[in-house]
Amino acid sequence: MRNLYLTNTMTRRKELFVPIHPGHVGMYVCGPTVYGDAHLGHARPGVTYDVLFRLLKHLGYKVRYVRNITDVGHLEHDADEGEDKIAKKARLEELEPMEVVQTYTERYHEAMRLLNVESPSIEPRASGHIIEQIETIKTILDAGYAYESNGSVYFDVEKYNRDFGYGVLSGRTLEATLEGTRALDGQSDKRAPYDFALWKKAEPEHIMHWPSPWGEGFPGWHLECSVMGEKYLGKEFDIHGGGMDLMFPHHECEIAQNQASRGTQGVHYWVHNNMITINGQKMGKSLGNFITLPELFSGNHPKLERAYSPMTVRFFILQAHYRSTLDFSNEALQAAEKGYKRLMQAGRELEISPRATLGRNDSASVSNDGVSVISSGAEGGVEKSVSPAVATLIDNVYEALCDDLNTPIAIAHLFEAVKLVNGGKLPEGDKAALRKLFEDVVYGVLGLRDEEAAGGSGKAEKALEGVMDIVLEDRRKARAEKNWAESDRIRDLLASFGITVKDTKEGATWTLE
RNA sequence: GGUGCUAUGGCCGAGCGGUUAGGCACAGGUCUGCAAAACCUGCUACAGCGGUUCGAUUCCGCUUGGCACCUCCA
Repeated sequence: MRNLYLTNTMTRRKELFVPIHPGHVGMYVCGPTVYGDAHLGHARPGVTYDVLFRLLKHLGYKVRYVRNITDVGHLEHDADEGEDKIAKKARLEELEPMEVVQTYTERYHEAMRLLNVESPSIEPRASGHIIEQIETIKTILDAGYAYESNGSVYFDVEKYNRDFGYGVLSGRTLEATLEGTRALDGQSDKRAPYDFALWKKAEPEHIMHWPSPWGEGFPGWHLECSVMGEKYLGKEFDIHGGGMDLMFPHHECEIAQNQASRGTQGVHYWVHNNMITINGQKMGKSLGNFITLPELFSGNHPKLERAYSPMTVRFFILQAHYRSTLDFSNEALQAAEKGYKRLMQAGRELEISPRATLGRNDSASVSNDGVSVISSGAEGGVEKSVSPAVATLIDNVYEALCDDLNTPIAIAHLFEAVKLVNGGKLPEGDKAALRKLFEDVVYGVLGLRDEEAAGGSGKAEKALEGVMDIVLEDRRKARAEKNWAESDRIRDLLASFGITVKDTKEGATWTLE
C-alpha cells in the first residue's frame, strides 16, 4: 500500500498516516448546522473530505466516515441571548424546529449530491444523541472537570488546564484566551469567562429542550462531536477533519472533553481545510457576498455573472490545495470551467465506460481494481505494456494525491495525460493505462463526473441521438458536395437549440448545451 | 491586543536551496471550405530591505500589505 502523508494540525507537520487498526480508518468530520441553505463554505470541506474518503478507500482501506448533522443549533450571541438558532428560525417561519431541520438537511444532501460528494458511512444527528451527551456530562462531572450552576453545567477550563494543558491544538494559552474573551454582562453562571457549556438551561422561550439531571435544557456547543465520535469510532480514532475556523474553540473543547471523559485526546490526526474567500474577503451575510449553493448553481445572485455547474465548482476547489485559502471570483470560476471541460473531453476520447462517467459508482469496485495498479507500481499491474513516460505520469498523480492530498499537482499531471490523449496515436497499452487512471482518479478519487457525457438511457436521449444521426448525415452529404451554405445553415440551426457541432477528421461530433 | 496563516507572472494557483508546475487569458503558427476543437511556439514570476550560503523565489530577521481565529460559522 502506498504511503499517505497528511498534515496534522496538532504537530503542524506532514506525517506518515498510520491507522490504529491496520487496514481500517475511522474518520470524523464536523458537518453542517442545518438552519439554512448549504452555502459556498460547505462545499470546501464537503469536497475535501470526500476526496480523502475516496482516496483512503482507493488505497485499500476500509473506512468508516462519520459526518454529523448539527440539528440542535447553537446559541445566538448577538440579539437573542440564549436562543437557539434553529429555534429562532422556526419561530420566524412558524414551523416546528424539526421541520426546519428536515428541510435544510434535505437541501444540504441535495447540494452534496450535485457536487458528487459520497454519503458518509454514518450521519448522526445531535438531537438523536441527547442521552449519550448527558452520560458524557455525568462522566466529566464525576471526573471533577465540570460544575453545575443554576441548571447549567460548565466545563472547568482552569482545572483542566492545570492537569492537561488547554489550547494544545490552537497554540493558545489560557491567558491569551482570556484576553480575547469579551466582557460578560455580569449575570453569567460561569466561574470563568473561558469556561464553556456542556449543558445549558433552557429559558422558557427556548423551544428545543430535553430533560436532564440538571433540569430542562439542551447540550452545549462542542459536546456532540465528542460524543458521536466516540460512539461510532471509539475512544481513539484516526482522523478528525473540519474547517480551520473550528480549530478554536470547537476542536480545542472537543479535546478537553475527550481527555476529561475518556482519558485520551482521542484523535490521532487533525486535518483542517482552509476557508473560501470571495474577492479576497470572508464570506458573510453582512458583507452581501453570502452565496448559497443553489444560487451558485443557478447563477441567481448579484455577485454571480452567471451559473456555475456543480462539477465546475468541484474542480475549482480541487485546483487549490485544501490547506490554502481559495479565492472565489467569476473570472477564476470561468477559468476552472474551461479546464474542467478539457479534462472531461479527454476522458471521452479514452472511451470511458458509461458506468464510470455516471459517477456515484459504488466505491467497492473502484477500490478493488485500483489497488493492483497502486501496489504494483509503475512497472506492472496493467496488462498491456505501458511506456515509461505514462507509467511515470500515473505514478506522479498518485504521489501527489498521497502527499497531503495535493490535488492541484495531481491535476497538473492529469493535464499531461490530456495532452497525450489529444495528441493521438497512443499505443494501446498506454491508452488502457490512462483509461484506468481516469476511471480510478478523475472519476473515482477526485469524484469528477462528466456533465456533458452523451448517451443517456432515457427515451428522449435515445431519440435525440437518432435524430442527430439523420441530421448530421444530411449535413455530411451537403459538405461532400461542398454545399457550404447548407452545411452552415444546419450548424447554425442546431446551435440555436444549444447543440454545438464540430467537424473532425473522423466526422462531425455534437454536444448539447 | 493575543494566536496563526500568507504575499508567486494579465487572472487563478502549485512548488522548490541550483532544474518547465498546471489551468485560464493573450500573441504567432499548423490543421480546417469556414468555425470550433486539437496540436506546436512565445509570454518566465516569485512584495521590499538585510542576513546565511558557492548559490535563495525557496532558510533566517526586519519592513510593508493581506487574511483567519479569539463570538455561531466550513
